[in-house]
Amino acid sequence: MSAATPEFEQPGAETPRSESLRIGDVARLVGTTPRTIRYYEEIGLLPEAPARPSGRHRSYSDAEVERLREVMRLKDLLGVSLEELKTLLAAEDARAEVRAQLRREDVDSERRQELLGEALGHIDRQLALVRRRAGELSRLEDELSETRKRVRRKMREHDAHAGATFPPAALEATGEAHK
Amino acid sequence: MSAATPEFEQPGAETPRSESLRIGDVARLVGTTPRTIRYYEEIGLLPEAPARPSGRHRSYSDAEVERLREVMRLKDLLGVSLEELKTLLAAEDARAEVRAQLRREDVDSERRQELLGEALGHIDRQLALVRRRAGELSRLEDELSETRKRVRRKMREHDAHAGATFPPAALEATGEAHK
DNA sequence: CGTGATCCTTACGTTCACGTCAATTTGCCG
DNA sequence: CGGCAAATTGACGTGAACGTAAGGATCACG
Repeated sequence: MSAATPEFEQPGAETPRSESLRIGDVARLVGTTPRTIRYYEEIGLLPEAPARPSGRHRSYSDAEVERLREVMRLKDLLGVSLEELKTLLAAEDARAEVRAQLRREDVDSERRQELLGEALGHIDRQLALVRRRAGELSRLEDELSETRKRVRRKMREHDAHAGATFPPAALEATGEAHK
Repeated sequence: MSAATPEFEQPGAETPRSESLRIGDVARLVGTTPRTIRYYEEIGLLPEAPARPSGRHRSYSDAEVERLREVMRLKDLLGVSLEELKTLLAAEDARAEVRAQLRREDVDSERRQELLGEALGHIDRQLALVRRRAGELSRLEDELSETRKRVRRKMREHDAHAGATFPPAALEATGEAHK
């Protein structure tokens, strides 16, 4: 899900990337271990560092680091298995393919629209998934803050009864957060 | 997290509960298996069906079914290990304890306020966790729908170029959802 | 060009969260 | 009270997602 990457960007903007990171560096950068990265490659979650002379060290670009970050983010946000994640990323890659095809202008109108339609389908499937979870979590959040309000009310009622009137005690987590 | 259960409810409302469900029924009700329920009990996630003559069948009340539902909901929404979940539920139980203590009016003012304070702390910790995840998911959602908009724009531009002008194609997933 | 740090592959080990099987018991119903 | 479905404990099995150790090869640097 390259939601963070510039989808369908115009060509021309080549950011200067440090093309040679080693697996250990990458691991540190994204907060994991080399083993995990190799494992992801092994099961096909990450591409096989193409054309690497067997036995040589793997080399990663910044873009690949970013990709890995996204993969891990999706993994723990969506809580899916690596297998499911693989299919999600396949959709992702299909969209990448669309981008590539579209940049090479030699696609006819019909094909072009077809590709865009596919991309849209992939996005919608992922959106549905994300929204479902986001909604559920949001409900949970509401319920919790509702509970919190009740507890605080109880406390205030008590204070009132005791006669001591304090200021509202610097309410740390009262209303909405993250917005 | 009994966010769905009536926290600090007034006593008096005794809903008529069917007090004797067997493990298989419970499993079906919450969409899991007997084995899982026993496992949860085994690791201390669920109470040990107190005072059950060793060897006899377990018996569950509706309340316990509800509890189990909540446990499983939290598990997959928060994506935590059962061990972490156990500590979260410990907080939960602490709050239950507070409720119990408070119903028995023999707690003095000081103790009462102390208990409420603890409950508030537990809730805040859980809220923080939930909000973090909810926020991250919400960001992901935004990014995805942003991407979606770009794709749809590309499609419309194409349509325009082709001269064919359709209605907006019943935009299924355009704006905000879950609210 | 040597050498220490890092990486390579292979392979077996581990933890979590259950699944499955077996040998009994228990519970309920006619 | 007989019989059958469902539950019980115990033990071993399993798949996912890595960890860890071994025996070399490679790389970056002085």
